[in-house]
Amino acid sequence: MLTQQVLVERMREWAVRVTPQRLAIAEVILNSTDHPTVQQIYERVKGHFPSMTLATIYSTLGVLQKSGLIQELPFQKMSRYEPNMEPHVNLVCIECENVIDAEASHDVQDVVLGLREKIAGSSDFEVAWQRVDFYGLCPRCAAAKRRGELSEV
Amino acid sequence: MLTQQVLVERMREWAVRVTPQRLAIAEVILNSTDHPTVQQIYERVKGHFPSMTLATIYSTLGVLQKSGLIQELPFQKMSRYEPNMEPHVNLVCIECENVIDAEASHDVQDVVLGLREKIAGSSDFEVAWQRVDFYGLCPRCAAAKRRGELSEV
DNA sequence: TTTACTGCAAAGGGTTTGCATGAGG
DNA sequence: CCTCATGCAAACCCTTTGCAGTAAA
Repeated sequence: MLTQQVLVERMREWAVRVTPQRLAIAEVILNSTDHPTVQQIYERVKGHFPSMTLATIYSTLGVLQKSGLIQELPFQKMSRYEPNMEPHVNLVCIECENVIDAEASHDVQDVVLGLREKIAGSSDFEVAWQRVDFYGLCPRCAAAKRRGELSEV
Repeated sequence: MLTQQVLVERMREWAVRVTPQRLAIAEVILNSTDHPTVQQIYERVKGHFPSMTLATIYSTLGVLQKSGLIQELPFQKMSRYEPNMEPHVNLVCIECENVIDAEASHDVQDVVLGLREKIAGSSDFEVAWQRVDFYGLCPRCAAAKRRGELSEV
């Protein structure tokens, strides 16, 4: 969780203006753990800025992404936004479509970093960031499926 | 690279009809290594089926995905399609937007599989498949950037 | 013969863009 | 003050859907 001060500094580095709207949007994302969609961000900010439109959200998301503060995660229907720039694993439930970070162990982080170094060592590809998604059933949906409550695919 | 016979068997398992169009589309993807977009698949098939439309491509892609033969990789602008269902790493160039598989070493595959087991062991999440993307500059674009040919971002 | 696929056209919807107004530096 | 951001509306374009004709089994 980033303080507002750090936020302002990072935005100033990119020569972008620090507006109340941008701060509100940034705080919503950076304090989230559910990888919100644009719509969800919109709903969470609307309380403070009733006149804000999606165009402002999209614009701000672009700024935050270029600043390296967040990562866009495109999915089939729409994008979600990831505030956790550390190497980690996302668990994507293919049933309820929730997305959470896998239990943050240093192990996992080290493994992903190790993968990066392995790739860097065996090719000339310069890795800047990564996205690791595991798709499957969350505990809740897996249990429901066992009980036959879900459509069998 | 899958033989046509295996392809037919897999499709029959899903009780879908094996049409010449589907076979052509499947062969294009399964023999590709550049993670083609729908447009690229369309262009590569059009020679054999001039009357084919994108609707048929999309329909077939859905069938192949449900059959577990390919994986859709959503990106910001559009999706690409991945014929390699083994655990591996995709290298995504943020400059030229090419996507290639990282050098296929058993090491990398084992590491990704190890990650899966680690996640499975520490949570009740049932992993079905995964997507591992490393974003950065491919050797060609990295060199161009060093020569100052690319816009400094 | 029956069922499902192809091809065509139109609709859908997340995201982007253009522009006038308004606010940050 | 000047430049850039916001908000509104319209455009964009990838993708999905509906339907009539056609081909697989």
